[in-house]
Amino acid sequence: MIDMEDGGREPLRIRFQVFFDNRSVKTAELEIGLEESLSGARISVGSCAIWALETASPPTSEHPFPATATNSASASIPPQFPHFAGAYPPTLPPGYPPFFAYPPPNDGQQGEGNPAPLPYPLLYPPPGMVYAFPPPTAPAATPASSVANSRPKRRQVKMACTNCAAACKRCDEARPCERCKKYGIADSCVDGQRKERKKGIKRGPYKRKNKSSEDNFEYTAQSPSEGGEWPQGSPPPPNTATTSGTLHSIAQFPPVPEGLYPIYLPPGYTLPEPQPNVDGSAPSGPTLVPFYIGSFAPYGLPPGAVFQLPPQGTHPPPPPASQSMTVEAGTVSTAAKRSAEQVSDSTTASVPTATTISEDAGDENVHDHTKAGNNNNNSNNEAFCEGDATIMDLDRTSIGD
DNA sequence: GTCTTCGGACTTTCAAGATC
DNA sequence: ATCTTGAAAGTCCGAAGACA
Repeated sequence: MIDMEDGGREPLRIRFQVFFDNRSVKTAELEIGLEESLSGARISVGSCAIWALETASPPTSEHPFPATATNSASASIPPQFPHFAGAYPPTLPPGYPPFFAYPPPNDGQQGEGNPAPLPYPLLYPPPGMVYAFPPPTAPAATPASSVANSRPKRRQVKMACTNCAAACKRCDEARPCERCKKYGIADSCVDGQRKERKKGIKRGPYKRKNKSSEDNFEYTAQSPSEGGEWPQGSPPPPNTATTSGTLHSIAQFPPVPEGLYPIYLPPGYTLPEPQPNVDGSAPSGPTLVPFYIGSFAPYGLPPGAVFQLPPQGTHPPPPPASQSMTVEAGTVSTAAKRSAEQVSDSTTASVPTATTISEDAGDENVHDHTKAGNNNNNSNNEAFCEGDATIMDLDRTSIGD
């Protein structure tokens, strides 16, 4: 829910992926443009049952949601979750915590000195159930590999300085780097020389992925456990097991392309037929559940939005930064502004194709770099990590402060 | 308790192979 | 020519040991 106390008029933009029928995922973008300043107005979005998952998974296997009183509503739930034709607010499905909306990422940097922005818990679930977190995992086993997969992606500098590389410590792009400056060895803070890759190594035939499924994000009907294979860069539908009462762990989902927010339909939910555009033309792009102006801002909150903050430490990390994706009022990206200008009917949700989305999202995460066993050159590390007795671990000390 | 070392998990790079 | 794959090359987390 957005209370437009300050007369907000910046468009809200939500980009997401939709999984349905346990096999397909579509990308879409919703934009809510405001023709006029809406002082005192209240905007909400809803009426479609969707769960949005954050791109990066939470850092631990623990459930990231704070236990709140509102979660008690999850006790009684209909097995189906249709279009909220009934009373509002709806009750939550079993095990599904209250709703949170993320503030947009600031610069995508997390960690030291740059704490993750807090998500906004909504006072009650919106009609649309836009879910900014993964559903809770079943208390049953969470494999260690799943925990590892759920951690936010580590960011590395392209080239560490020779001092940091020798000490196996975090470096930064600046020269001299922060660590060298702290320890008074800025003079020797220089880039190392990257070894040239060996050439002429034969590699044998590659295993090609199913290309058609990559293009349209279609899933195979089989789950991985059944011998099927999820396409790279796209998480499998989370609710494939919910009919049996077991919630999928987010940790088992492959990464979503950066800048996209997967939205999962709840168990038993079925999508309606494609809705015609406002101008009456045939719908284009992915099939989507329609949004209605209701009471919810899933992502991007204009000035005046009023929400409670969750307790510190109870929220998962923010989504990674993306160049042109979701915006909030007051910090509208150039892309969003450009898009807003192109929308004549500013209240119309625009739904670009998956291709459009993926261009923005980039393909960084499409590659699967999480495989194990690609690190067979640790002798190399041994040579580098000889330690530097004069340099202490900046990560854990405050010497020099 | 502080500091150093370093194993190995993880990310990035880029040549080889595949496809258009 | 361009895209995709996957292993080499590299970063740096965090546990364990050394030391005061």
